[in-house]
Amino acid sequence: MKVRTRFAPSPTGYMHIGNLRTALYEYLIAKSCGGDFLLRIEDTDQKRYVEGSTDIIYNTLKTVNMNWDEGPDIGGNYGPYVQSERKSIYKEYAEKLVELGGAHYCFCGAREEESEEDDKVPTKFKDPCKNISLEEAKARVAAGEPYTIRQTINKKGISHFHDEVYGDIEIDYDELDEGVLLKTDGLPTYNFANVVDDHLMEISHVVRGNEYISSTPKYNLIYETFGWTPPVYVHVPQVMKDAQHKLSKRNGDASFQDLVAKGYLPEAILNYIALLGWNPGTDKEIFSLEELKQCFTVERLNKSPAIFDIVKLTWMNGCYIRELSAEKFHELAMPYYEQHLTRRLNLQLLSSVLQPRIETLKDIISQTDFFENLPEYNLDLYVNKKMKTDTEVAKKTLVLSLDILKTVDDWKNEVLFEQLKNLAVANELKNGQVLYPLRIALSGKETTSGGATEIAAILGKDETLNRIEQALQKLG
RNA sequence: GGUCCCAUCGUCUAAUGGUUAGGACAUCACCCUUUCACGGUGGUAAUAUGGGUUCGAAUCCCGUUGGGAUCACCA
Repeated sequence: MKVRTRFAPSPTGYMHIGNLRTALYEYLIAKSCGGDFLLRIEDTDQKRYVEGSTDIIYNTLKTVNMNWDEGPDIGGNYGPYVQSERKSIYKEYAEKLVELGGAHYCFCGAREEESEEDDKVPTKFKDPCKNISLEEAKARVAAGEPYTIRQTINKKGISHFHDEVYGDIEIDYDELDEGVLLKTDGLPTYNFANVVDDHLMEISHVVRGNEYISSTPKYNLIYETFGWTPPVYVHVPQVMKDAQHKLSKRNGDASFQDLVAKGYLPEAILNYIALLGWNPGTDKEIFSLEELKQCFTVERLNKSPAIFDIVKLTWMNGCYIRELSAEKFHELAMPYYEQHLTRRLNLQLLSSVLQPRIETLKDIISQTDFFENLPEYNLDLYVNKKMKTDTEVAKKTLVLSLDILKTVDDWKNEVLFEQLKNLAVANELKNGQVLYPLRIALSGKETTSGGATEIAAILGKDETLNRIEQALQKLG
């Protein structure tokens, strides 16, 4: 049987990191063995629908290169791939399930939300409509009475199923809730739609969050009643924000697009989340999507929840930035330069200075601010014990540096560095006594990306001389 | 509350009865050095807990504790 997996998000606004990880695992399961990966939009709750969501889903999958073989936009042999367009299919199967005894018509109104205050524990819903005869129910439906179709669970005993990650799970049929399968509006709930669609679309492996473990026996019951074969189940643990809370939109936690906006590279994000709950069994940590396809196996999926660690993602992003070609890095940095820097600078050199030092593209902003405007700084900055400088030394060496720099025409880092090193030697000074004060004069900051001569080279001759003169004035 | 699930350094994890419990991030120290960063070297740091089983347990079993999930006309 061909391996077919699906990513089935609801279009509710944005791409959650946990969802993206689920999609990745689905993609890898299919692609590691030449199977199909498809995209299905689960929009059966029209109340939660958010305009533009499907584009976010498409764009996210495209930017991380997870291409789907079938989907709403490209079609396929199992369409339509949007659940709201499959309404008649669900109705047909729901009615069939009623005939088979796996469901019944229900005329109870929607259950009222229990107020949080009275701490009554949730109890299983006992549906009185279960006892209405099929004939009577059909008559009421024909008469136009609003109805839902609910799952009927008469089975007793223990249900068993196997999960690829959690192993064998046993749940008592008594625990199962006779949930609504087809809503009053004629649309199915997830509980029904996923079963019908996964079967009709010949999905072989269902990957989803482990919060579905407890309802899986209900789905199996539906498969059983229809005489269908259930898929292979792969329940994956949650991605957590901390030990108590899972990552959620409600807490304003990072989504894929938020992370990209914060300067993280899509490849790095994907690499990081692949390792949240899965490991290759080796020490290798940097994986391209292609490499993941080669070595991914469900056996190495983890059972326990994983906390999303932005610090480690940041490190990994730094690795990806350093691996970029100089050209590519410059291209990615350019929008940040354009937005934050107006001064004429040697941007190529700036990129080469920045690339090994930053961890997210957004770091560019804080690392380059002093180029635009020399910040106010305290003269204490010139005092550095290790460099053996203080304001007196600074005054002296800046004068010397200014003189020599005025004569330099070939304004390149190597040339500047050579000149100033020679100057230090000629005056029996340590390199640091010349270079440290110069860097302070040019940047006004205690630490900077790049050394004094690199900064000078980036700034250009005019502004460099200008800032040295300003510094000398400041030093009196 | 019922039911189900989970439990190794702060974090992500490796070790499928025998390891000085390994790696990575973070952190600390040192080296490199034109500040910072990169890079390099080294250090601190974990089997939640109590019982079994076994020659031997992080690993298997039971209890305890802690955490999570679920019990919607949401997915």
